[in-house]
Amino acid sequence: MAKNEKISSAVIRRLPRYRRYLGELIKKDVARISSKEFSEILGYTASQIRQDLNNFGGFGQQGYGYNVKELHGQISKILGIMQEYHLVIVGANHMAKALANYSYYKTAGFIIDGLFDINPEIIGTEIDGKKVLDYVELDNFLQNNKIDIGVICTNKQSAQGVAEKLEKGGIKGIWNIAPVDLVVDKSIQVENLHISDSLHALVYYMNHEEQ
Amino acid sequence: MAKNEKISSAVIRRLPRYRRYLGELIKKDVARISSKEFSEILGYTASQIRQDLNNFGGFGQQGYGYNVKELHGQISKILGIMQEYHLVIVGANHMAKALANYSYYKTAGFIIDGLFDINPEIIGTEIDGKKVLDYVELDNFLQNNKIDIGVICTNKQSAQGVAEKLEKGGIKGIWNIAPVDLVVDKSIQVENLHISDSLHALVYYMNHEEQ
DNA sequence: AAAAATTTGTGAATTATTTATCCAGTTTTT
DNA sequence: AAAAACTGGATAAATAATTCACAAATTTTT
Repeated sequence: MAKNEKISSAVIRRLPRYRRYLGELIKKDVARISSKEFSEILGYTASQIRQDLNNFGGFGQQGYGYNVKELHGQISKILGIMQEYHLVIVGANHMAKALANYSYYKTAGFIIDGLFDINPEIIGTEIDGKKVLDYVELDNFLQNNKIDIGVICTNKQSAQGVAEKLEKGGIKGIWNIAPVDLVVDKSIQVENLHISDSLHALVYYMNHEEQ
Repeated sequence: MAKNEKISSAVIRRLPRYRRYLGELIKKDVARISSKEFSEILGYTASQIRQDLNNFGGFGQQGYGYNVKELHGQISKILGIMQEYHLVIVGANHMAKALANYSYYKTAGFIIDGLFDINPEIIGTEIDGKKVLDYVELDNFLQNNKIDIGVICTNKQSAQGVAEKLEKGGIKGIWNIAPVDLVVDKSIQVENLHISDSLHALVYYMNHEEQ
């Protein structure tokens, strides 16, 4: 990373989108792209794209634009998705199945090492070829395996307890799908995927479509 | 709504969170709350909460604070979740199952009227007690039923085509779970739930935890 | 009943984000 | 090989979002 200032969250949330489009361009064998062309695809201003990227260094070249493959790689590096991450999923419900089976992860370095549930009828069943383990074994599992990310797919009542267990187990990040906000040490990153919040925002905009 | 200016998206995205916490307070029989107390729970500033709410009207009272139940109702009204919404889900995979079975919706006025898939092995199976229909019947279904929201759970290759079909069918909003950005008429609201973008943001923050 | 303590709503100040401008390299055209 | 066209990076300007500060209204305490 070129500069040491804190990058705003708005910028960070655009990076995955940039990367996604660059991936599509690679598939289409597009070798280079200018901020202007890219802005037309993405619907941002060219200036914003240049500003965003310049937070991390000058990846482009005057008169040429950006090399698509290189920029894709640079953004991957910035985000930190050039390496593997080991995950556990707690709560082996439909959402867990959706996440575990999501083909994307299999190609992208996210490895689900363990699935846990508390329900005896679910423990022992298989999800994506992996046996669901008893939640009581989670502590042990975290001690014996190097896990980076814990995914919380439980109901809201159980989520905070699971978060605390994951925290004790030495996890670095929590991906929280449960519809609550978790309280954990600030050294642990929590990313919420609040499904109903998203639906509520949709409904708001449907009712106020003049924008 | 008190004022007629466009409300910023940052405000709108905080409303569901406010509402969620107010719901919890109602359960705990808390009758009133000040912006200061609320700010301590939520981690926003009291001023921001007051500013946000004041975009829609003065729901509080000096010296008292906000009536929890009333504010919950007001936010529900602002978001537009006092009424029922009819949904179809396209792509009857695990994610569709996760969404369809998510107990929250059953209590909150979101009614799934139809599930569609293109795969003959999936057509006819049941999800949450509803038969999955053949995707070729979608046009007809949309003509004969008043559907508000289309949920796209397909892979990214199919998503745009589905969006166009939903658009023709007269849908008002699209909840897009596929990892692409859709192009539809601007009268149709699209809310993206980009799962991998969320995971990528998590990974970024795990690698830059000094924030 | 008066005084003290709360607490909102709002305008102003501050901070953050986005957009515009322009200079200096590159590439493309002639 | 020179001229023209293009384009990123950096800085400045404009816009937007957040926080501050305080009068006015209400509740609580004395």
